[in-house]
Amino acid sequence: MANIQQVASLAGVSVATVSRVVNGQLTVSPKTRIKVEQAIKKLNYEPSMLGRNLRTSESRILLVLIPTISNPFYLEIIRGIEDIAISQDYNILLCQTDSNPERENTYFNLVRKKMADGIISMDPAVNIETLVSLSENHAIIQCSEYTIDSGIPFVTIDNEGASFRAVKHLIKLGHNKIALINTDEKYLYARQRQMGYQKALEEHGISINQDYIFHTKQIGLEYGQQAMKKILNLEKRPTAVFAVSDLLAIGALKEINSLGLKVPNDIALVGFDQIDFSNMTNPTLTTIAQPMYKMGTLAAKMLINKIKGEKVESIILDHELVIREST
Amino acid sequence: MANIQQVASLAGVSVATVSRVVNGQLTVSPKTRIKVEQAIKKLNYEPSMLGRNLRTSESRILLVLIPTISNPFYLEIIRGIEDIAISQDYNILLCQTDSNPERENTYFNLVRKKMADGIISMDPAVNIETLVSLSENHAIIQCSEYTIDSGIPFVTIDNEGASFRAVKHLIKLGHNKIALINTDEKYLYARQRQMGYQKALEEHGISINQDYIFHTKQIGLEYGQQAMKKILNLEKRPTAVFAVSDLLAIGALKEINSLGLKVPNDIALVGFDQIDFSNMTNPTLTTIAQPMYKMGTLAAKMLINKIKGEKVESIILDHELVIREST
DNA sequence: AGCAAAAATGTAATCGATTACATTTACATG
DNA sequence: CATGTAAATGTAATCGATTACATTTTTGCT
Repeated sequence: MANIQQVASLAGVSVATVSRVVNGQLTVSPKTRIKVEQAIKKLNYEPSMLGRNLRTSESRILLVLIPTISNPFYLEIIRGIEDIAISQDYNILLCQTDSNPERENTYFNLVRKKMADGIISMDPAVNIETLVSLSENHAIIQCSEYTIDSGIPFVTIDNEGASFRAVKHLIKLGHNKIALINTDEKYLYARQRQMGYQKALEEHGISINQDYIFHTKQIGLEYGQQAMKKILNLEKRPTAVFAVSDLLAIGALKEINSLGLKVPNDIALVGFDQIDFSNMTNPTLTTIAQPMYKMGTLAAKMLINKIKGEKVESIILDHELVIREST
Repeated sequence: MANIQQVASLAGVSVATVSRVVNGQLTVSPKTRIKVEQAIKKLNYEPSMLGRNLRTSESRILLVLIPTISNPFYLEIIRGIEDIAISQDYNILLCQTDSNPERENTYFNLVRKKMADGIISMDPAVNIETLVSLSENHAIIQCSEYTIDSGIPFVTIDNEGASFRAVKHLIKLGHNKIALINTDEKYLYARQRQMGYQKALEEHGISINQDYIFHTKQIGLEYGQQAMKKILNLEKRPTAVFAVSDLLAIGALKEINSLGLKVPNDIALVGFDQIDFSNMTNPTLTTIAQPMYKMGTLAAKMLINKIKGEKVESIILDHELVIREST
């Protein structure tokens, strides 16, 4: 592995000139440029990012914090982040925290130790105090899950509005016994989606039955299944279920199907996120679509601007209700 | 952000001593150790990996090349890689090539430019010539998809044997019109799985019908659906289908279901990979289970050993046939 | 040709750590 | 108390680039 010195001496120029050629600066005469390029080719020289990174005090790496990669909701967001990152010569370090504070801290350390230039956090379970204090010295953006008045810019959707719309859709179909499969209320999105659910019911004069509201520990197929099991055991069985995630809804659907009940005739079902699989179930799932790819690109752009020291505004994106066979 | 010099001068020692304290070397007297630790705390010092990385000529980053993150098959493998990597102070850069050679080259450049210490390639579509030539100067492991006689160590399963077993299972159930949904034969795993399919048929005196063999461009739900559409239009409709990926099988199942046919009575179905969703479908999917997590941990260990300059042997892991409702 | 301005190139400091080697300090022993 | 050895600490080179500033070369013009 050749270094810049060797290229310089082979080409008979100084390291500064080699550096200029490598970085495409125009103040190099065509003759020397060619000499240098030949030397580079001959030595198979590749500039080391290690040297450059130390000198420029940047790592060109972005941290992306997600709870788990196994929720397909994140896939398109990540794709969006990645496309922008690569186009601007950044790379992304995908970090699954698995709601493990220790693991989270390992990742935070990367930014403290300058191994990463900034963070996009999508983890609802993130330690927000640490995140805020990190944000004093480092570029940080929240994506999807956010924190009000934290000073950390975010990009998200109107969770309450989306949820309101989903439940209203069920009400319009004639349902008034509507269950909610929610996650832990310590997460903002969970509270917001529950608020949307409640507002929709209230607006139509349906009283809120606490027995119809279920909380899962996490998002996952099996959690949806378990929650549905409980719902089906209720005395006054609901005729519709709104799950705050497609994964929960698909788990719920599994449970309904395996008991021989029919969706939507016996029970209607609405999910959230429009993951690919939501269109493969039998029946296909009515769900809320979020502009995931766009969310990712925006988050990445915001982060890169923040790294550059620019001011960054938070963004709330539109959502859409996708009506399919399950309602 | 303090650096090591500032810590040294505040503690009244040399940078060497600070470095020793930071790296936990034992040749520092308790008194000075305490002085240094106090200075570190007071200045909120975090050692910069940029400096260290340049000095030690390593990035402590491992590249993980996958075709796309949207196949859940990779999830557990990645988890395995990640766990080992983190335990050894490495981080992983997850790279989706999307079968895009340009993107792939961007990632290869990271290792050329010393931004990454090694590569675990799981991409069947990887440019193997480039990979082999890179492997002369860099640590590389192939995982799942591999290349015979390339000199690149790999960890994988016996694809032909697994496929053989899956098809034999169908034959034992009485099927003799068995279709195969395969991917492009340019991939080794595709050829191996097809070979297993053919051998199983031959062993039972069932002649191979080329009309029953379908090739999809990629792995994906919609590709499985399309292939199944063709299968259902065959004159002599098969009574069983073996898909070389659960994603393909789930897509196929969707198509079967939406035509009102019943699995397994009208058509039996076997997948490959045992992804989580394969247990959520109606009916649940018979499939081949690979030890994905283990595969990931092994790949990571092999790569790290390779980086250290040790000799590394390839590994072939066991698989399992998981019989569920679809057969 | 002579000269000022512009263009090209070079010199050397710098980023922040690690570490071989040199030097100093502490301690035990006769 | 002198001395040898071990322990602790310091000095300074080094990793491989970038870049401000200095210097040299080229260009254009009279």
